[in-house]
Amino acid sequence: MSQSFYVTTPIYYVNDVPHIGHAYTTLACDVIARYKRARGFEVAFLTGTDEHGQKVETAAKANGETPLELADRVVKRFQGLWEKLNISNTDFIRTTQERHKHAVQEQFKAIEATGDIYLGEYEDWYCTPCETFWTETQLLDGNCPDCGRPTTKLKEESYFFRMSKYQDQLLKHIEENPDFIQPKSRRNEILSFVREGLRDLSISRTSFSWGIPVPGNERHVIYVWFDALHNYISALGFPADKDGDYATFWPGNHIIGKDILRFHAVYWPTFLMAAGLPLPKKVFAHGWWTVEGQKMSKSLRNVVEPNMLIDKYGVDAIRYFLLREVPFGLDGDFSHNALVHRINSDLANDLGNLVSRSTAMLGKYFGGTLPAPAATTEVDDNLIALFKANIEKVDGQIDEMAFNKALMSIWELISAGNKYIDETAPWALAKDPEQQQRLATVIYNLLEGIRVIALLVAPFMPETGSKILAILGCDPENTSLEGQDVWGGLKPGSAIEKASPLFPRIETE
RNA sequence: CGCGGGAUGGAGCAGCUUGGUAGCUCGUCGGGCUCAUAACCCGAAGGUCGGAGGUUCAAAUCCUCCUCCCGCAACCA
Repeated sequence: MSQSFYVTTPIYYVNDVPHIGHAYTTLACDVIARYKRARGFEVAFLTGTDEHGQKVETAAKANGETPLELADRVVKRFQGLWEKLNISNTDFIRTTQERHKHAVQEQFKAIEATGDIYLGEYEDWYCTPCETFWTETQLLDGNCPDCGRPTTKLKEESYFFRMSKYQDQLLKHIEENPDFIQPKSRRNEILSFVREGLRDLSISRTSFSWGIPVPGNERHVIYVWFDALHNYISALGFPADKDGDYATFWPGNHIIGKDILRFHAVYWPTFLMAAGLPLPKKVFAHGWWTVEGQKMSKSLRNVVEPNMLIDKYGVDAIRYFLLREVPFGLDGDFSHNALVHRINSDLANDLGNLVSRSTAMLGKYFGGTLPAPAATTEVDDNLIALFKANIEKVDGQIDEMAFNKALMSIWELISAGNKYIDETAPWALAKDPEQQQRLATVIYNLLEGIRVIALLVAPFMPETGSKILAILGCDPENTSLEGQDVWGGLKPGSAIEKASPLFPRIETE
């Protein structure tokens, strides 16, 4: 029986155009999902869309369509992008789906039955033109922080979740599970936030209607986060089919942007506690991208459109860049120069060129037929040992979601391959008929190393991984690491042609 | 004094927990090779570690104070 692994993206709000940030989160999940599959895990990988809420309702009205029509339209954009990015999600949930609505209402009822949801009054500052409530601290000189107009104190009937009750329990859980919230800096933020005290949370609204109705009181719709967060289990069939995917995959791992950490590290766990369900294994909050040193914003018109990037540079180059450039968890900058530099030096010069020169030598010295290796020497043994060591490193780094470190470990192997060529100087061996055996060994090791590199690179760059395997005469569909990450997988006698450049250099003026 | 994190060669970072000749990537400069996508390999220059004081035989690493930057304080990955 294989082990299971569950990873999720947040569900993206449909009142938004997919940008580089959405792509980043989803990509990270995809890499870990592909890697775990390659390691033999049974993987569930969920993404989806959050389609309720006032903003959607308002935007739809402005467009002269129903909220669902708007959602249907925007969902296609997300799904189209994921396809283009080679995302291997196993499910796609929409909060407007019946399975989700049912789960949310059942959860609401279950928690209400324990007494942890109660009807009360919500009192805050209301901006009439914006139809939005603000807390005291959000106001700017008593005015609406959005439009600057005056606000009035208003009361609204609301259901509350007794979040305060779970403060100590949550604190204890975070303290006892150092890996629960990552990275550490974010964990500290949440710890201090929880220590300052949790208030009960308003979890219903009466000011708009585009949402899931509160069971038994249709005047209220359920607050977007109580609604949205439950997607992680509603997609697994909870509560209708508790013995199916839910039993197999929950608890899972959430990868999110740092802006929504609190909802995932505080609200969501306390909801689960109230319902008596297990907490997520891990919540990892990654950083944000700036663009050419500037904050990404609609007004600056610098929102990076992933579709365009993929068309221009290729999907694997973008996948590589996003995960290599910046440590996962920290903020980073997306710049054209940095992207081109990564493509040229890492992908074209290091990886692509290694494949070119190695396959070229096989063609030149052995007519394209892979020779059998003879006895190894110290250089060979060192190379093989480094592969073994770094394969292990990558495994740990993926578990830590240190994608950039994992890529560095893989690139150490690529560099080692290039250095190996320099040290063994096959062109010199080729001139000496006495050295045929030695030359055969060197060429074999080189190509064998490339085979392993292809497997390691495949979760990050699926197309490239398969392409290299195809060049080597291996099954391009089989990127499993289990049993294949050991030295000696290539069969002598295979026909391997000189590869055309995997990543053409991008010439800049 | 709200809480927390930073300040290290041109850029981006590691080291500081367990004090003892300052390290990595990129860039720059020089050399080597010729199998390869003018790619690859090797070497060098460049910092005394934000500032002041203290502890110590010895501090980037520990303590005190100061300056500056950043994150969090209820809904845009």
